[in-house]
Amino acid sequence: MLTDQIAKLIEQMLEESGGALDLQRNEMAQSLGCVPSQISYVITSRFTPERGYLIESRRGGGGRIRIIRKQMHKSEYLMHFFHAIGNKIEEREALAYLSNLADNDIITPREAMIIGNALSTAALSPVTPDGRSTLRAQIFKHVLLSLMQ
Amino acid sequence: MLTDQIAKLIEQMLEESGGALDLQRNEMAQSLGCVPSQISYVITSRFTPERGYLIESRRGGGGRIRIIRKQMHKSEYLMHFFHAIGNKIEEREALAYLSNLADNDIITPREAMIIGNALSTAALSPVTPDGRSTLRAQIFKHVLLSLMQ
DNA sequence: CTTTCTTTTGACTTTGTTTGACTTTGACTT
DNA sequence: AAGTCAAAGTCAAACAAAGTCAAAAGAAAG
Repeated sequence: MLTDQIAKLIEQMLEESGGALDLQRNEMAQSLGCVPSQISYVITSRFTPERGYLIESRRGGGGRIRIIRKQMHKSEYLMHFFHAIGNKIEEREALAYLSNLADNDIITPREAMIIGNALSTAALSPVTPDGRSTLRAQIFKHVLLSLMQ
Repeated sequence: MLTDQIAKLIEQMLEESGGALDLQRNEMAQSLGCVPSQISYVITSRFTPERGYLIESRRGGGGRIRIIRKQMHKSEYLMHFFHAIGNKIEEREALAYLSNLADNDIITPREAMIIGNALSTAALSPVTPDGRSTLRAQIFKHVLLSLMQ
């Protein structure tokens, strides 16, 4: 059944993206050889709030549909980053992670900015360059943990 | 999407300029390879008063568009804490400051939580107890600065 | 084999974006 | 002061998505 295929595909994409993804309805419909409203149907019938999903969308040129797996799974997404950090991280990389988190609505842009500043080389300047990336990783991980609850 | 690119660019410029910037519509349009009215569109659809922006402009030769991020009166308040911190601060004291900031709606409770975790002894554990309070003060001040703009 | 529920399809609507022609305004020349 | 030119403003048309809804088709249940 088409619906199941599409649902499976979306779930897989959610898995890969760690719980939040953007898709384009027309594009997806085309690549699956179905009518666009089929995608809408799958989303409204399977990815409902009751099942723990959150849908946002925007129409018009360059529109998109954003699917976010909520609650339990939000922490999965954070955990993904938690592991990716390792025990050292550079400022640039940390900033990239933060904008990813903000893009996926796990944190607000302002929160990303705050955390980015807390992790900045300037803020951590009292520490030797060597210890800095370790410290940055440590702080970052603590912040992510605090966001998981 | 073009609109998003332009909005992002303007936000970035605002960030760099500290909340107020002048731009030239034609010039910007040219450098982005779009039509000038596209810039107008972005400004009227995204940088509205409701979202906290103020627009002024002038036509004619050497014209410009000025975008100002309405800034609240909060920077004085932040500055107060900035000075209060000094160059060392203990965790307990930092948490008190944070709840004060949250109570006065300068930051959200969640932001207070995030910052509190970034400043926690646990997060700063790689540093010796002595250096820790200095580092904590440093990070805290950087975060406050980032909130002032 | 009929009724009911789910899926599939497509026509139509709504929202958001892009473009360009035309208008208004301001600064600078003459 | 009048004229010219280089901006920005306005507005509507064309375009590009996603949303809605109902009818047709298919599956499942009885």
